Amino acid sequence: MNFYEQVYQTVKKVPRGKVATYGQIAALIGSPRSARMVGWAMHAMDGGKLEKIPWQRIINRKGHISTTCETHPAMEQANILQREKIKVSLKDGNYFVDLKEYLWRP
DNA sequence: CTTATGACTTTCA
DNA sequence: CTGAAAGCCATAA
Repeated sequence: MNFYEQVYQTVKKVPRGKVATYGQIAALIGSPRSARMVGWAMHAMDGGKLEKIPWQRIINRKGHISTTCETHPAMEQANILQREKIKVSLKDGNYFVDLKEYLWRP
């Protein structure tokens, strides 16, 4: 199983209505310093996986949606999160999630 | 093998 | 929590 697969498997463990940070996912697969790779894996994800993996629940440490993916912009991600009963706040053109309330704690 | 790069994190303030 | 600077790591070329 390559690095990406580990990331995907871990991301799929995030329960609905909760969010996780990149560092958290990285730590769960045994590489606490590979947070960037998690994001890289998301960006490199094939179209098919996008529908099977809850990538929208993965955000950065501040609870900020830092996606640069143009096909799935922050607006789209925020929409999905709100659909899962997760509060998303819009601040200065960027979306934020309340980590204190929605961060996944395994 | 060496560089470059990036959906990030930690540290200091 | 926010902002700026430095650091890590896997992948691609």
